[in-house]
Amino acid sequence: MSAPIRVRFAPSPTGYLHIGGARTALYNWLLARQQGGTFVLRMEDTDEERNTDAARQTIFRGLDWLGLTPDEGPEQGGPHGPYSQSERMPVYLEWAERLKESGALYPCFATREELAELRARQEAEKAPVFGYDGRYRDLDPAEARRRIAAGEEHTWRLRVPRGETVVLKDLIRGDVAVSSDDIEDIILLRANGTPVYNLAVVIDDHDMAITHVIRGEDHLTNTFKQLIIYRALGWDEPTFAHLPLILGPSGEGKLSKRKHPEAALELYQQKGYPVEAVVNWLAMIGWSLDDKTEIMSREELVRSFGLDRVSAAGARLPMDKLDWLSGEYIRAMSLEEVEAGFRPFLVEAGRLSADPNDAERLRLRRIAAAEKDRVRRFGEIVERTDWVFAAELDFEPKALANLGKAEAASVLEGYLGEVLPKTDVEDPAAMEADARSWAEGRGLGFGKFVHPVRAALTGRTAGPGLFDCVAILGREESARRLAAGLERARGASAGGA
RNA sequence: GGCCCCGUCGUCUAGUCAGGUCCAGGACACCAGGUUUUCAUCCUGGUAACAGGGGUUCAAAUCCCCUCGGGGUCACCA
Repeated sequence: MSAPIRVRFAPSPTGYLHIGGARTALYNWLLARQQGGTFVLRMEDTDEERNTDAARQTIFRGLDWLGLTPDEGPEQGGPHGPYSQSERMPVYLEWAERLKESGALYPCFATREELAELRARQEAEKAPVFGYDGRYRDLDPAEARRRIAAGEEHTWRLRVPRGETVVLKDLIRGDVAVSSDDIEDIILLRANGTPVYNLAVVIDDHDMAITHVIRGEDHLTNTFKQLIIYRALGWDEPTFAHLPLILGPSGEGKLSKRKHPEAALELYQQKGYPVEAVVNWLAMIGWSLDDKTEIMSREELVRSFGLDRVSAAGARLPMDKLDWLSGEYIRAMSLEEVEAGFRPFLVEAGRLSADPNDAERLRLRRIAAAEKDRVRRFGEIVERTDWVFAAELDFEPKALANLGKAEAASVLEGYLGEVLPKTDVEDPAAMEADARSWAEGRGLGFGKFVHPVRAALTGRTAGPGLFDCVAILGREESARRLAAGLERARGASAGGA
C-alpha cells in the first residue's frame, strides 16, 4: 500500500545485550524481513560515562549470533547515518536552535540543588504531582536574556502545552490518553549544552525515516514527551507499538542483570542453546501464532509474525520451555550439526583438540550419536562426558553395588575374554547382538549382564546405551576398564563371602 | 504518592475487539502408566486457571463499574 517500513533497534551500550532487547530486535527484524523493509541499528550512546566500546561490540556480536544483522547501522553504514548518537550532536543542536527560535524552548535557571530540594519537599508533602513546577516558564524574556548574557548556568526546557490531551495510538495497547498537565516541562538541553535522550530519539527517528517504533513498554511514558516534541518540531509521528515487558523468571520486577543472570543474552550462547531455539523461544514470549503451534523456524516466523497478535501483558521468562525447545531442536539436527554444537565445549574443557585428529573425530562422532537424544543444550556435554575422560572412575554407590553382585565377576570376565575381542566396536547394534547371544548362551538375563558391565565401564548407573559407551571408549580402553572392574568384583565377592 | 499499562492452569499462552459452539483448548513443568539394558527419547493418561464483587443480557472468560493484585514511569540516564 505504501513505502516499505523502516524499523529500528536502539540500545544503549551499557554492558550487555538484554534478553528483552534481543526480543525487541527480533520483532523489529521479523517485520522488516516480512515486509521487505529496513532494519536499522542505532546506538544510543550519548552518555559518555557509561558507554564502552566493549559494550558496543557485545551488542553487535549478540545480534550477529541471533542472525539479526542490521541493514543499516554503525557497522554497515547507510544513507541516514551516522548511526551512533555520539556522532550526531551537531544535528541535535541544530534542531534545538530552531526550537529556541520558535519559542518552544525557554531557559530555566533552576540549579540541580534547587530541583533536588523541590523534589524532596514534594515527597515530604506527599504532593499529588512530582516534578518541575514551571518556575521559570514565564520569566520575562528580557530578564532571561540578561541572565544568560551574564553567564548564568541554565538548561532549556520545552514549553509543554497546558490543558491538552495527548493521545498515543499504540498498535498493541490501542489509544492511550494522557493529560499534558501530567507532563512537566522537560529539559531538552542540559546546562552543558548537550541534548537529552528524548530529543535525540525524536530527531533520529525522523531523520532515519523510521515508520514504526517498536520498543519495550518501559518507554511508554517517554512516548508522550516525544509526541509533544514531534509537534513542536512540526513533524508527523511514526507508528508506535509498545511491547510487554519480560519479567524475572520467578516474578517480581523487570529483568535486571544484577538480579537475573538470564537477562544477558550471552548466557544462552555460553550454555550452548542452539540459536534457532533461542530465536523460536524469544518470539513466543509475548506472541503466538495460534492455540497450538510451538515450534517455528525463522522462515515461518518471518512469514507469520504480526504485531496484532502480540500480547499486552508482561511475561516471566519461561526457562523450562527453553530447555524443552532446545532439546527438540537438537534432536531434529543432523549428527554433524550436533557434533559442531558439542565441539567448542569439549575443546574448551580440554577434551578435544582445536584441530582434532582422526581418532578424536571418531570419538566426537560417537559421543554425538550417543548423546543427541539425551542432551537439552550443548553445554551439558562436558559433565555428561566426565566418565569418558576420567583417568580414574569415580563410582556411584549403586554402580559399585552392581559390581558386588554375585554374577558380576563372571559376567565381566566373560565379556572381557570371550566377547569384546571379536565384537565390532564400530557398531553398537552388532555389539548388542553379540552380547545378547553370549548372555543367552549362559542362561543370563540381559539385565544381569548389562548392569555390571555399565558399572565397570562408566562407574554410573545411567547414561547412553551401553554399547554406545563401548564404542565411545574403543576396544582397548573398554578392556582396561573391564579388567579393573573385574578386579573390584572379585575383591567384593571374596571380601563379602 | 501522581500518571499509565496489565490481570485465563505453577509457567508460556488460545479464546476477549465482532457475548452463545468454553462445565475454557494447547504447550512446558509436575504426577501415574507403557516401551527401553539404565537414563533420555517416544507413547498413553492425570492434576491444574477465567483475581474478587457488582451490574447489563435469555446468555459473560468475553461488555460496563468498583475493588484487589502485579508492572512501568515520574533524572541536567538512556
